Amino acid sequence: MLDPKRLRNDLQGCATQLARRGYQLETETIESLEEQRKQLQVTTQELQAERNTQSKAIGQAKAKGEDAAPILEAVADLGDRLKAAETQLQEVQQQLDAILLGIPNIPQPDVPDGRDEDDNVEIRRWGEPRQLDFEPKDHVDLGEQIGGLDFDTAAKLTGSRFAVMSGGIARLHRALIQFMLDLHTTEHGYTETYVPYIVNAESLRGTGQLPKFEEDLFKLHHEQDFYLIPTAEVPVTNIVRDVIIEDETMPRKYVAHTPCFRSEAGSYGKDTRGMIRQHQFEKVELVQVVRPGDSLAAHEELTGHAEAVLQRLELPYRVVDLCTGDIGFSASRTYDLEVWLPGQGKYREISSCSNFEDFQARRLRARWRNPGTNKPELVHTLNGSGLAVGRTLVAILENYQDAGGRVAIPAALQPYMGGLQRLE
RNA sequence: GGAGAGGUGGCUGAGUGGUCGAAAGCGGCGGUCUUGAAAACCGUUGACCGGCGACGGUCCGGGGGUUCGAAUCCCUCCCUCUCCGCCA
Repeated sequence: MLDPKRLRNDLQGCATQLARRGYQLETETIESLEEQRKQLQVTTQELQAERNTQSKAIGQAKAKGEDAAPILEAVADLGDRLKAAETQLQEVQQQLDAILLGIPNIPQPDVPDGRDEDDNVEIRRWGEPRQLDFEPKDHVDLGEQIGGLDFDTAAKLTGSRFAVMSGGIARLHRALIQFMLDLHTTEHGYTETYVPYIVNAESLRGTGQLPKFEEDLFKLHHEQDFYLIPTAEVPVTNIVRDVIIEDETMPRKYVAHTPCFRSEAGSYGKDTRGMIRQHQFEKVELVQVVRPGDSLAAHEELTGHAEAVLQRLELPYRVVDLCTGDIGFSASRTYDLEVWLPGQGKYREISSCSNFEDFQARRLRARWRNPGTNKPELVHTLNGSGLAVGRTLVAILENYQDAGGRVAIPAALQPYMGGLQRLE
């Protein structure tokens, strides 16, 4: 959520900033609602003040044993008038809130302008795609040859966009998770965290998935509004919801491995082959909660932590600065990490590292007590995949294949595979 | 699943219709004293909204209701704890 004060004081400025990302702010509607809100709030508060003083007077009169009847008569209709004003105020406030919750974050000034992913800007590359003297297979064919990657069985068990893994591939998948968690906890200073895979609506509102993106989520049949998490970002970031964090425990750095569940509504026909786009996938997620002044540096640092995984695995990748038209709803800036996939002959997203500044924190009421002023201030939140495990598995299969369709195990993973050097 | 007890400020905990945003203690902050520290003593100490400000308003788990007036009464939901049953 944007700062309502900023929106009020600089509506046109906000509209201009938001237009960069293709969002049209309904300035007239907001202005008119805001005006109504102000009036109604003043009226309501005046009536409340009157009720308070009169009620106090009644209390005092009764305490002294005086007759309170005249005052009671004077305030007879006050309750009704107050209720009417409160109801109107509430209605206007709700309309205003609904609009406010639907406004995306303002991009940072140096985010490149653009309409869609074609306007994203590559900022660096790491590693060279291997020169192959044979026609590379994609991970589906490799999986079939090695055995242990089975989409047909998954379709029988559930439906499309699921996978069954077994044997060496299943182990490699698990090894990746262990490797990533170990790297981030022992070398990057993150605290390993285990969280629920089911969250309530309030948590999803806090990180920005609700109310706007409900169709992307799996909702449970349950008395309460429960959803499967689309990313660990939701439960992990919500750890600090409604919390005032003491300075000594800042910054907070969490790493969590969870499955992620996405309905992929609206992506029919996209990435239908293989395990690039699944309804269920594993991810190791990095989340940082930092002091408001520190988020730009933290964003670079966190992106570097995600890159370190690819570097250890010796997978060629590039870093892309998402343009204003492509960054997510809650983000002020996002770097995507794209890994080289020989089976597709292109770079594909494997991690997305975002700075949300105070956008999520405001929804979460996540604050930090500034030792300088001793006052609570909104924190800044960030997160990034470190990494998407399924896609990392795909990248290893495709980048480490040989002419015979066998797959070497990256050196960094061999300790996690009992010393095994290749899948065949 | 059955029975019961609770949810109050950073923490413990009092308050069961009227100057209660809320006693007291702890903790925090400032001060006196001290070479310094401790102890003792004194003072101070919640968040949010509107307003340049004076100030006004809201908040005692969430929501709704009764009342001139609710932390206190009623309804409902959520959460925690204890006992029994079941269970990875």
